[in-house]
Amino acid sequence: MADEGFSDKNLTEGLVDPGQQARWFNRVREAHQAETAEDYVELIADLIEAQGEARVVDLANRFGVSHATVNKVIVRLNREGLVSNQPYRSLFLTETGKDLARRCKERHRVVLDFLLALGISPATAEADAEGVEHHVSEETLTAFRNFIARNR
Amino acid sequence: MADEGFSDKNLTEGLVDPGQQARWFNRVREAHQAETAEDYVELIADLIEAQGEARVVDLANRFGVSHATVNKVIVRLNREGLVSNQPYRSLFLTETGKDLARRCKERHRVVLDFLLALGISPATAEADAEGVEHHVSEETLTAFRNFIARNR
DNA sequence: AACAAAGTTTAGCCTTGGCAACAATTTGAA
DNA sequence: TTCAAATTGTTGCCAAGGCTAAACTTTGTT
Ligand SMILES: [Mn+2]
Ligand SMILES: [Mn+2]
Ligand SMILES: [Mn+2]
Ligand SMILES: [Mn+2]
Repeated sequence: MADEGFSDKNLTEGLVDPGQQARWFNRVREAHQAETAEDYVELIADLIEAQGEARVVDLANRFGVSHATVNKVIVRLNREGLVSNQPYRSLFLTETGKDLARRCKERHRVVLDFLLALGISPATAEADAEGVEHHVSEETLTAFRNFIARNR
Repeated sequence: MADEGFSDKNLTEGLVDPGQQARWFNRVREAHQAETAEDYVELIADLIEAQGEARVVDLANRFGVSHATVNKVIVRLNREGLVSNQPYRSLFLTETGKDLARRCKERHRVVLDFLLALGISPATAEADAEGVEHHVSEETLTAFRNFIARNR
């Protein structure tokens, strides 16, 4: 694979290398696949911390979807080793799930604080952060952290 | 062991209002539904501008998916009035499609330039922008534009 | 003109995450 | 204890976007 990125041909045509572009879109698709799991473990962790337990009905309310949808996702997360639960009982995170939740909450906080530091209103910052969080690289998160520190 | 308290605020301390949170997640879901259409019209416009035409095989290469997948999406975008095409011929945008493409390209450019102005490396900025662009509000875009202007 | 290559479309199949409707279990109040 | 309400689980449906394989059309070369 030679010289991915910016060949003469691509520059004259004003288009980036197709393989490079494909990798970018691939990364977005991977982020979307991880997104549901990330939001679920994050919210489950928040509910357990704030209320002592996370129930299906709470998740349904806070995600704005039906309890059937929540149940189906929980089955998948259980299968993937992020959630552990018994029938008709409240939800728990596995160690893997707790670890993912911790990292997601930290990332969420950085994105939110960055938008706030930029001067975005709290309501908009919270809304934007919920989507943006899944698409920021470590390099960008570091730049966000530096910006927050500089504007503290 | 559910809510045994009298005040509804006591036990939900540290958590945002459920209806508000549901609206945030709903907005993210709406963005995801619009995302494919946005990326397709943007890339179709780019290809037409750079190469004179947009073909299924080009889109497949640049998105990194099979040509069958592209075809199925094109059928949908045609049905929704964004793309106009004849069988076995190259793809065109309707006026609605061109308009959406123009707005998406502008938004993409703002997000990319903002990340670059923040000091993110070009490769990372391009990759992150492809996902982030679909989740930034007008308010945040305005703040991005201001930041770009201040750091020019 | 004939034929091979390239490009497009169609047909099945899959997974995710939506929904409503109904079934089963747990919980709380009589 | 009993029973209704709340909660959880199951079933069947749907659309979006992935895929492979096969059929079809256009294009280019001989
Ligand atoms: Mn999120
Ligand atoms: Mn989040
Ligand atoms: Mn994009
Ligand atoms: Mn884009």
